[in-house]
Amino acid sequence: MVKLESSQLDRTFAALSDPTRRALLARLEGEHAVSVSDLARPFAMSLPAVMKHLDVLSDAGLITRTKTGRTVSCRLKADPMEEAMGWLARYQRFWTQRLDALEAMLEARRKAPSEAE
Amino acid sequence: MVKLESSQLDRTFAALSDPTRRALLARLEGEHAVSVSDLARPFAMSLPAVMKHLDVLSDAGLITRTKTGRTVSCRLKADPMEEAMGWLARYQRFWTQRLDALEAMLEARRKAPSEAE
DNA sequence: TTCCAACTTAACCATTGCGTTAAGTTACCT
DNA sequence: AGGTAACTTAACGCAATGGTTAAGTTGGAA
Repeated sequence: MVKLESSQLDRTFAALSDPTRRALLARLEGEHAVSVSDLARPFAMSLPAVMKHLDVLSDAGLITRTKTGRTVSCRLKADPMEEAMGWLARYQRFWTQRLDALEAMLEARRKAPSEAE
Repeated sequence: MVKLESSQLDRTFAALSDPTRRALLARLEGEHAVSVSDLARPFAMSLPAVMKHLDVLSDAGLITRTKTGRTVSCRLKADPMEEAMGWLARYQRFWTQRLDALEAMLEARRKAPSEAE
């Protein structure tokens, strides 16, 4: 019972499920290109541990790594997130409808100061 | 080295990383309330296996289960996805420059309701 | 050429994840 | 009361995840 392949969506969501990896992505969002050591420095874990996280992010296509000399530059490649967001978008009505309803209620309340509360 | 807690975002993304669970959510998106057996029927896996997936979805707050008699009704509770989508939205500029891209995407999706995964 | 810095790889370990089968509950129907 | 349907729980197997330490490689500086 071996898992041979997992879809892009699987890998994207799985990659995003770890806070360390989300922090790495957040860092790369602000800084465009960061070396592996610089990425690892803020974390209270070993360099190999961070490397594994970077591997996961690479496999999910969320970062690219380019080696120049002995340092490796990582940069964000957010494209797979688009698919993830597209998947989520389908469910948006389940919370926006509620927000719309709330907004409408507030609006009504504002116009007709009420007996409620 | 014990994992004490995981954030809501962790649990949401982890729950979404499995195709079976995404299919379950997709089913619940269309059907509002479905019994455990009905949910399990289409899948080529045992009922306990599906139950575990439902447990994960419950823990992530993505479904609720209410027992009436001997049957358990599951229904979608998409709220946690809002946070996930909010997290992803930050990276949107990396795949498109247009500010209303999401809206366009949603519009397209609304017009062409798509296949479940 | 020698040394150190920046990774990388390997080996290991504990926990979690995802499936199984088998047995146990509980509620409805005759 | 007995049987079956609808879960639920338990016990297991195996792969993947997320961390460790230790050793290996390779490029730049002295």
